[in-house]
Amino acid sequence: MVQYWLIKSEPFKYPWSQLLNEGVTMWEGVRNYQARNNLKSMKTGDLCLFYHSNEGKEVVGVAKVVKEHYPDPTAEGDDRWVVVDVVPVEAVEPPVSLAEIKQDEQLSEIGLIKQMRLSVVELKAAEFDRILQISANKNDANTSHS
DNA sequence: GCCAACGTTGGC
DNA sequence: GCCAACGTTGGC
Repeated sequence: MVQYWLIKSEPFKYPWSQLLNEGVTMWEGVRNYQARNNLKSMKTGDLCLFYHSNEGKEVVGVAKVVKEHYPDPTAEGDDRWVVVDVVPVEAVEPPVSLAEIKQDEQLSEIGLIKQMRLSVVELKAAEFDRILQISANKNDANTSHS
């Protein structure tokens, strides 16, 4: 069963564009137990919305888990922390902003809002689909003006 | 830049 | 084991 997640990155630290350039990245630096536990639950093939926090505050892409958790080499001997490897799947274009997510009644229970500071959040399949649909709807609105 | 939310640390 | 102090995240 494919699971869905939302992973946050500050755009000046690791933007979506860099993931596109590099093709694959190690999702490192998580130092929160709950986020860590989510990383450990990720399976190969799980899909992640890529969210820009702070500057941006919007979902900008979809990534896929290609390697399940292994020790975080940046943790300097602290074996509590793990990473996963992800690759880009597709851009979310136009992006879906936090404001739009907050407005959407179908997303009122989303972990992103309920636990604002958690950097790796589990999503329901319906929530994942809904966010992509909001983006697609915006494309329709742009192309269908008469 | 401020501050609310919340996780972590350390004294007792 | 409680809880006050402190640090960090991230929206505004």
